[in-house]
Amino acid sequence: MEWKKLFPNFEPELVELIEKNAVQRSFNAGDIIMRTGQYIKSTALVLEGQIKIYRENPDGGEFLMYYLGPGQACAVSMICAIQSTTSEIMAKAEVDSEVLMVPVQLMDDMMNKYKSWYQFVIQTYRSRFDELLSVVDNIAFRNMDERLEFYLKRHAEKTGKKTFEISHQEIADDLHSSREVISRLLKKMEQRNLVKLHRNMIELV
Amino acid sequence: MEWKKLFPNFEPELVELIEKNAVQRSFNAGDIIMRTGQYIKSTALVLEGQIKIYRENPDGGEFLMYYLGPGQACAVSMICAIQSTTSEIMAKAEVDSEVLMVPVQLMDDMMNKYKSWYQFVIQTYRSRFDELLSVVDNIAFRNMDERLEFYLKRHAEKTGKKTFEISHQEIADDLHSSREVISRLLKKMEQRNLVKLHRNMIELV
DNA sequence: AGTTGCCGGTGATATTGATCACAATCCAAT
DNA sequence: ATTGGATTGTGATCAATATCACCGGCAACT
Repeated sequence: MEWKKLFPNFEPELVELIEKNAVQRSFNAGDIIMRTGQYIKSTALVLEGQIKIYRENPDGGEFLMYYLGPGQACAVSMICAIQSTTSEIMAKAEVDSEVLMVPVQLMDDMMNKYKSWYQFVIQTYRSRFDELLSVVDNIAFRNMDERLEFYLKRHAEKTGKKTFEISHQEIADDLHSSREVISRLLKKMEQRNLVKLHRNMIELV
Repeated sequence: MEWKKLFPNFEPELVELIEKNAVQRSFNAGDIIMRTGQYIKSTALVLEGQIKIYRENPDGGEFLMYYLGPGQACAVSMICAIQSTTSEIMAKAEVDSEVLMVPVQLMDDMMNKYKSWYQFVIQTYRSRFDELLSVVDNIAFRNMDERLEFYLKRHAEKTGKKTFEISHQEIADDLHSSREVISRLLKKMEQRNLVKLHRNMIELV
């Protein structure tokens, strides 16, 4: 697996350090990669697949914040890692995925020695922060119909596919809404010719 | 002004660099310190007062995300600064405030040379990220009554005061709600003996 | 073929919050 | 003292969403 191509700016020395110490792990679609409250022992670099990052409600329910794709990393685990605390988020594999787990003990050292790593961390922070701001926009200012459209469009962008194999219930869970609401809104979108609905599958047009 | 005491970990050299290049600015209560879309030319270190950080809705309305107090800094301006872009947020002085403006040109250099600065940036990122996560919690999972209680408690924590000079309209704006809703919820809180209401002033009990 | 468990559709109702309309009160400026 | 603006209270209504109840369809397993 030529993972270096996903992180083209890493210096050879850094690449070597990571190769010596990191472990590659495979996850199946639906696997939980990290749980809320879990102690963080490595920073995850995504090599293949898609990871969904959720915020969980203590009294049940979850809320999808953003995706991580190949070449991206979990900002939360970098931040927490450096300060050795536990996870504030939950990460779930959306499809079969490959992830490189870098032990947190290396973080400080990598940060100090490798400019490319420091820049990668900064860039990761910035991207995730921006995405969080856009999440705030959506739930603070938008109604469910707009949020649903955003959700579907984002998914299409992330996967590059126009079909989406998912049940209405799962969408409702991701958006912290209810199945009936999502079904009705999807039906309206179908009437506006934005989607075609099938069993367990939505087709964007 | 002994600003160094607010940032006790900064090395003497770093302190000197900042003193040579930064400009201290005063803002009056209500002043806008940074607007959405504005080009960022300095990173703000808060010396005195309280700054409110908002997300703005293009079609009108704003949403309070968090506060910055003495010893804190604007994460967004650090992130944007390094990548030379424009502001995604709006910052408003809640009370008369003093702010140290550090030119963004120095960021890269400070980051590379001074471990204390690098640690400060990391810590700032982490704190703001956590606060954003808690913002997401509130709007995704909580009703307005709980959000209002959180809002009042947080304000009491930040200022250390049990009285809060503010109109219902301003609270509604901060929470992106409407005045009537806030008035009614406050009245309910008064009946539960959580607050006492006065004109332009709320007293926590 | 029958059972069982998701999946989606639909009507009815409840709740939350937004909006509108209007009154009462307080305060500051003239 | 009077006016005008901001502040607060309150009822009525509306819109968005959640919840409940129920049904029919589809697919997998036996």
